[in-house]
Amino acid sequence: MIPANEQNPVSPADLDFWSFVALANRKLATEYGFAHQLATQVLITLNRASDLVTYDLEASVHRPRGRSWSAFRLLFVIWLAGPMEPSTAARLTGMSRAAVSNLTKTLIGDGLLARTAAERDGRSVTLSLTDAGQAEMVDVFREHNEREFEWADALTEAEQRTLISLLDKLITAERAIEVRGRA
Amino acid sequence: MIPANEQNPVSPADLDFWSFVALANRKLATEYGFAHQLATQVLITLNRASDLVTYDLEASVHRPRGRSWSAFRLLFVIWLAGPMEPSTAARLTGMSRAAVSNLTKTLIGDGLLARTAAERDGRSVTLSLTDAGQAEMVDVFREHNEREFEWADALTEAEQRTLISLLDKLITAERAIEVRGRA
DNA sequence: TCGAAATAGTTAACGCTTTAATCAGTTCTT
DNA sequence: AAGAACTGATTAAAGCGTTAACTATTTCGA
Repeated sequence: MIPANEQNPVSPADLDFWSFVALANRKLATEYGFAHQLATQVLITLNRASDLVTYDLEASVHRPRGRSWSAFRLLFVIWLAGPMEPSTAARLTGMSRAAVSNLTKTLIGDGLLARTAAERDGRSVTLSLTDAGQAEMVDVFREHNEREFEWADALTEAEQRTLISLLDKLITAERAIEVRGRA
Repeated sequence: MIPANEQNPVSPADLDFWSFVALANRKLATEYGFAHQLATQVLITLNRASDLVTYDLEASVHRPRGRSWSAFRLLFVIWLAGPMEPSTAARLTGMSRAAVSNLTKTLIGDGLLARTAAERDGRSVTLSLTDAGQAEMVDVFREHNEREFEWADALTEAEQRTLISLLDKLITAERAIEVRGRA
């Protein structure tokens, strides 16, 4: 078989994620002259890593219990931060307010959440966990946390802290551009 | 105003992402005795960072052109790796084959992709960029890459390389568990 | 204090993704 | 060479998320 090289590029069918990234890197630089390949590599890898982990956790822990990834995230913040208004939940989870509203409907139907009128503002409501919701979170998080550990354990504790601080720096930096977030 | 402390916890409405993570950390450890908080912190941060970046790029670069994030990813791999079968595109983008099939339909309708019968296998097809697709990618990637740079520029080049290698290590590690991926 | 503007939540319409089922073509086994 | 098992792509049905419009309430300013 003829070895792949510049003149005989490897067939796309033989590429995996990392060899594709390498190929993309080379072509973006040499054929098109784009300047910021390292940035591309950072964001592509970030995206891929997050997708892999999220899909795995959802598929192995939450779907089997009939729960979606988003439902888990919503219950998670209310579980730990306590009763709150939908807009706060949206901010802490990164969802839109509409998504919270829709999720809330099903979670109330499943008996995990309760919605009560807000104290000070007649427009608003307070979301809180029911006893069943509380119990479910304690139970499901045991499994969730074990699997999180399986993932994170690939890195040393020091590496994990480094990763967190680099991601922190990435998302909290002051920027010339205005970052677009959900309405 | 009474300062927040253990006895007078801050109201959820006042939490931002990082103070929530800190609070979650504390409660998971002290109230519930979960062992792997650092893992939780790594994965929560990874997820949040990826969501922020992806949403921003989609909202500022791709939606205004009438294109979705996924459509961009699909065109991107075909642009750089060349014509390929749908299953290869699914593997490289991390989408399901059904998602590729659906996206392909609209992108062909928009004149950016072409679908031709595969050479060797009568069941398969080959997806390739049209001239218009090629031109659009060169054009849109200019903008995309500039904005990627704005994000990544928060880190030094060394930090970016560290981040990539930590994420690489995270997703390519051998594990006891079997990681769940898309069908 | 009264009307306008702003804000909280929900609803509606639409698009995208997922899993499961289906169709078509290939490969393996005998 | 024929049938069974397999593989690739597509389609169907269902679920979920998004933006935009809408309703109700509150706040601000003349």
